[in-house]
Amino acid sequence: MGGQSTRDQIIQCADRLFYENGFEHTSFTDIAAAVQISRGNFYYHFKTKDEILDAVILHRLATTQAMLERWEAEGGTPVGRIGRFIHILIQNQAKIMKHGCPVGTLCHELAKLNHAAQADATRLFTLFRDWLARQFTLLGRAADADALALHLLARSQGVATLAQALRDEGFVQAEVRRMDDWLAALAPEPPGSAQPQASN
Amino acid sequence: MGGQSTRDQIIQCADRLFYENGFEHTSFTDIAAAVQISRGNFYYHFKTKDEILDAVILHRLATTQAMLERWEAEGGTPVGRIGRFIHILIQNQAKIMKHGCPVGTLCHELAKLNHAAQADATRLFTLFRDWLARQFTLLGRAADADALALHLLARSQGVATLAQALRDEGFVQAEVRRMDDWLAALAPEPPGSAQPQASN
DNA sequence: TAACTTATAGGACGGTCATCCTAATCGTGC
DNA sequence: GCACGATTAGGATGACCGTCCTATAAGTTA
Repeated sequence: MGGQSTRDQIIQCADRLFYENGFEHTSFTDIAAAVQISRGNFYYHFKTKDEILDAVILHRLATTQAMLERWEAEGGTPVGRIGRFIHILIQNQAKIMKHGCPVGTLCHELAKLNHAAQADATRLFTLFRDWLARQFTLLGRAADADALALHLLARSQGVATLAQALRDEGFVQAEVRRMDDWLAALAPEPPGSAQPQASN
Repeated sequence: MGGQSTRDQIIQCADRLFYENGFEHTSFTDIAAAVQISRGNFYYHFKTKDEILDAVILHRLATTQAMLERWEAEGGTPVGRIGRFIHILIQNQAKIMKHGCPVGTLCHELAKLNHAAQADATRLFTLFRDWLARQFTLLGRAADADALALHLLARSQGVATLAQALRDEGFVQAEVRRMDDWLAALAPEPPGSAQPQASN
């Protein structure tokens, strides 16, 4: 228990610090202070900083997948589930305005660093992409489900980026409303059979 | 001439390296190697690294403003000009897929670093925001011109983010087409000259 | 030529970083 | 009490970083 707890604490704190201050800008000392263990103790749990990053990404992949599976297990309609994705922007508004989207900012940074973990971080996007595409398929949009998923992902990313830069609460809410409208126009009849009619 | 040239070279190389590798990850040694001057010589031109960043942002602000003014001076319709903004994504596609949007990624990084130049970098967004809002006003959408400007900015940012993460050329083109359609639906009949949307 | 400003080179400095090593402590079975 | 693996603490190391200092070179003016 003790060992796993320390390791988990490291991952958890590193996760938070990487999100808040960036991967490169977070030092071993920072994480050690957050976990309240000695700096040298890291080598026992993780041999390199990159190993911590890998563990953090793996942890994010697991929790994200668990969340999406929970959303599907809880039933509801595809429209309701997609709406739930859109409203992440509202639910995490404060954090997003401070630190941006956890996925987008990490991918950005790893791309600049040309880091090996880049591909793993991108898999976080793939998780949402596939899940959203599945929901759009259930809406009867099998033909362009993946395109719609990517479109919605991009919209969310854009809102997060500008929300962080402008720190404008009203903007986030306006854009979420716009996405809700877009989704509603896409599926006129939420439950039951859906006839695709509207475009964009 | 000579002195200004070195200073300009530093700004130009720093601009490129900050874009390609990030501000924090770019060292004095890197810039010195790119400009092919000695490391210690920097102190004569810039007292701190932050001064270089300020100069780079100022330089970007100037060139961006010049570009937007040129676009207005060259005439055409508001729709054509907004379309030109949208098609930056195509024109700079290769660079964007490699390094993301220069504005968005810089704002992201400075936000993580909690850097003082954050506000200045955000002014790059404001430049586009105000310019786009002016075009939408000319379209007869004065009431929601600013909201439309922010919406389009966000869409572009989202496309840039996902383009960099996924490296999918087709995705960028599909999203640009979607934005073109959105713009066309927004302004069915430009007053006076009927300007057909030239697709390329 | 001589004095002076401008520009450049190259190295020294203190600090921080990731990494690594070694000794001490803890928990548990014998 | 004792042994032994698991875990932790704390410091050493070498590299890199931003910054700063000083000496030299180039260009200009009188």
